[in-house]
Amino acid sequence: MTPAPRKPASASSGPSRRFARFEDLPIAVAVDVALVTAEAGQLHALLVRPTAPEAGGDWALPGGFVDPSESVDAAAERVLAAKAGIEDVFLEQLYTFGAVERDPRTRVVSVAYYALVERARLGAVLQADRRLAPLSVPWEGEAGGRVEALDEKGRALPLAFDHADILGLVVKRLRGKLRYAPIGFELLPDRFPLRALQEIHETVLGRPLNKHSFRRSVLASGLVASANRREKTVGHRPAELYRFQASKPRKDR
Amino acid sequence: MTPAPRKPASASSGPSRRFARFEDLPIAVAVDVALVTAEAGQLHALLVRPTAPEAGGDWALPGGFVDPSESVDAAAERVLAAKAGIEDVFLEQLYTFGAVERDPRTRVVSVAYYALVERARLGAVLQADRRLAPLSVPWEGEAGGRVEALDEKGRALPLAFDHADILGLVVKRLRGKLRYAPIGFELLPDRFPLRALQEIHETVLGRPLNKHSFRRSVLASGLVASANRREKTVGHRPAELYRFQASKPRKDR
DNA sequence: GAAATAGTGTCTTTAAGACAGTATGTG
DNA sequence: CACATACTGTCTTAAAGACACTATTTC
Repeated sequence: MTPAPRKPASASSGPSRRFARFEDLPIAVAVDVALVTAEAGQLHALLVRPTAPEAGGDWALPGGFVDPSESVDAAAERVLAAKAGIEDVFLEQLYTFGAVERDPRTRVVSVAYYALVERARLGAVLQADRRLAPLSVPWEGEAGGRVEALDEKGRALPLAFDHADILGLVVKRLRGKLRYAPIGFELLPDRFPLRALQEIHETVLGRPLNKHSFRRSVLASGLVASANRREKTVGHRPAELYRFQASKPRKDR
Repeated sequence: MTPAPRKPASASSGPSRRFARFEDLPIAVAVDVALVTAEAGQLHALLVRPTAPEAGGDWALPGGFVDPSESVDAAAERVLAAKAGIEDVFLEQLYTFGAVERDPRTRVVSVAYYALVERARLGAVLQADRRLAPLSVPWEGEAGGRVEALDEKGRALPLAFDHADILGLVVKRLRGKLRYAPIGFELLPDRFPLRALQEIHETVLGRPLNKHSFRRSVLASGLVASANRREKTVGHRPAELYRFQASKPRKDR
């Protein structure tokens, strides 16, 4: 994400040795986790209102410092469990934000993660200081950029630090990854009609997809197997339900 | 890269507050940079022999600690300048390695980067404690895995820490990115015949490509423009030279 | 049987691969 | 003109899109 090179900061004075006392290195390591779900044709992210006033009362992604005794991955899982009550979800590292001034109070390097979860698993989490905000993506394809989180009236919520950039990167990653990785299923329940999977893809990509083509490619991928079950009474012909199946007999093109 | 969830490490005792004194957080932040080039149909990476005996004398990627006054990106650029004498190259963040025990001596979180550079720009760097090692990729497609660095006789060099994993991730990233991003040019001089670009792609992907298809798609991409020049005397018909052109009038599928 | 969505048949479009042909330099 | 590689013509194959048609369920 940083193809444009700049001049080195301190080529001589900086610590280029491999070993130094860590007292010399007062950089805090934190994690920020974008917990994403899909509902009603829109992506949503969990935001928390920091109790401390330092962040200006802006809404923020759940985050916290990494404890020296835990791995960075474990810290992300801990944050997710503590602030969203969620475990056992798709959780993947996104990018590490290391600008000097990204947090104006102290030097923090933050490893951003994103998690994908079915909407139904987020029922009880939402309280006064937590919200599931719909995301507004003002760009197409994988162009990338900032992404806004909206309130009930569709107005942009103020986001702390570089969290709008993090959300932008999440959407960009999702769009890129959807091409070849089975991540749409993470946003769905165990059994789902193919139409629901297509809606997920359309929501992530931000554009409509061809119905017949989508079904053909999904069924040909071998990632999906019939659950031999139908939707319950829906006022019209019920769709067949499918479930995700990891076998994936691919040949990499 | 961590889709499989595990249980949280310390859900209660860990620091979930946003603000702590950094004395409480003795985690060192480092960068490791995989400087990659292509030559004779093989990818190569710059390795250094650490002078300190702590790493067991294994070969390692150039790396160093991040100074509190510099951004993580700047630290990567500094390391590249200091250990490879290289500036103004394609440099992109790869992944952050945060396992507790990855460095047995102290807790280090390392942000890995990869850089791409034309082989000719690495002429004078190689000394006794630095080598450009060919990479052996024992897997196909984007399966991923460890990647070995070889010595002159094709034997695997011992690599420090998780650096074989980092190199594996580099190759995986390159293969994925080559599909949609103009990164092949980073490994070529300014003017190049299309055959050289195809060789780069084949080297990265580890499989042969169809000549006619490759030329069609490259020329159709608009990423390349004729330099109105030919190769110099090569004992046969000289190829037309092209140069990279960023315009890229794409429509995102 | 009307309504509504599920699911498919078929043609078109686009991109990639196979393969062999022609083109154009050097010696 | 022999050689070697550059470049292209053309057919085949594979995948995606357009679009309309049939299928099945509820009310």
